[in-house]
Amino acid sequence: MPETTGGRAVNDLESVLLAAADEFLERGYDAARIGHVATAAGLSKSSLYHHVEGKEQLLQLGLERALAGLDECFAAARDEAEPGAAVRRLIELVVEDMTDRARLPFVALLIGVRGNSDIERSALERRRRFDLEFAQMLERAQSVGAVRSDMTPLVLARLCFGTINALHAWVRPDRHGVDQIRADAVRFVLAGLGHDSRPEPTG
Amino acid sequence: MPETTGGRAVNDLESVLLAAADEFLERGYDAARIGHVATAAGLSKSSLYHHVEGKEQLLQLGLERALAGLDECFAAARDEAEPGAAVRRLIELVVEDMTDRARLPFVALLIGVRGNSDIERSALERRRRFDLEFAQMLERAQSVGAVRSDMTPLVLARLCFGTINALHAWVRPDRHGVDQIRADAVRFVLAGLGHDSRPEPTG
DNA sequence: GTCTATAAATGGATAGAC
DNA sequence: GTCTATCCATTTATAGAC
Repeated sequence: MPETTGGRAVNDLESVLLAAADEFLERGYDAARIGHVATAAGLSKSSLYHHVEGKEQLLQLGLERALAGLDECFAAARDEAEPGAAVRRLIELVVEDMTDRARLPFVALLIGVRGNSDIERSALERRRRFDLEFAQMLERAQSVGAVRSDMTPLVLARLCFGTINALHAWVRPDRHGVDQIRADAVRFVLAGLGHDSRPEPTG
Repeated sequence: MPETTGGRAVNDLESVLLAAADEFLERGYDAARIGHVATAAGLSKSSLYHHVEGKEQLLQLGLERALAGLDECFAAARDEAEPGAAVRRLIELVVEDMTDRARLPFVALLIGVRGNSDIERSALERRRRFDLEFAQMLERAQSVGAVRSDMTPLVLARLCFGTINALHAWVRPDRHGVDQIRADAVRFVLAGLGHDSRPEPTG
């Protein structure tokens, strides 16, 4: 196993992981073919196995990267003092995460997880905890009147994340106009379809 | 082929299709196992092939059913005279479709399609046309001031459908409280996170 | 580390008896 | 129409030469 032989191996693993994430994004994990990943990484199928243990490891590494990105979003949002500002910042950061060329394939992989293996189930469990923490943030925001109080925080959290999670299916980060779409998505989460000119949530 | 032998065969196909839709919902089409479908339908794997041509036919039939349901939603929404009312009615109907015990597995199947085969690509094409028609409805609603005009109708359409499409991943129609979740989802699409008490779109 | 060749396993689909 | 047994294509993963 070449993980420790000087740093080159790490980059090889990295490039294979990037190729895998793109393949997973395009076809879905189950329909993805390890041979396609190898070709995309400029390797034969068997050479690929010198850098990676197998398909499942690529899934696991990809999911970990997605979850680490979400961790960072939450960490930054926790720094906000006002509950409404924390909610708004989290939404902005997760939208950014979901529409960033480098991070989208990993987050999309996480979104598509259904619990078909232990790896997937443990990723789902971590996702569930994000939902709960976001719900707590929303509850605090509700208590100061920053967001609507006519539904439970958990339902609100799932609806918000649902809107954001759906972005990966149609947003193409390399196309022009992504910044506009990001801003639109944030405003949609905050105010929906209805006529604008309503004040955004604040502390 | 037993399709015409008296009506029984049709019901056999139907029960296999229902079992398949549930299996597709739980594991995703690619990870779904035809053997599981057979067992769930109370058949051996080979008996199943007396009622169905193969896995792909189950995909095709499932996608057609989902698309037919969406067709009905649009047909009903087109009957509304006022643009804002048409938008609102479409949202209500699609949310209902997405959270109905009998229809959710089929709609979820459609949502998960990535274009990995001709069947999937043609379903995606039909979905794309729904997006466009909804965008046209939204454009009319914008022109009478019923919905926000600070983003393009197509982006707005995709954000709306995205929010609704994401419901399938966590709403369980047989659990109590689904009616409340439906109402919440509609209100969220209309007004987002922001504080409520804003008039809903009309005329 | 890379390759060709091949093993091993999975899973969709079929044969043919009852 | 249903079953057991089997086929066979596909695909993950490994062996072993260079």
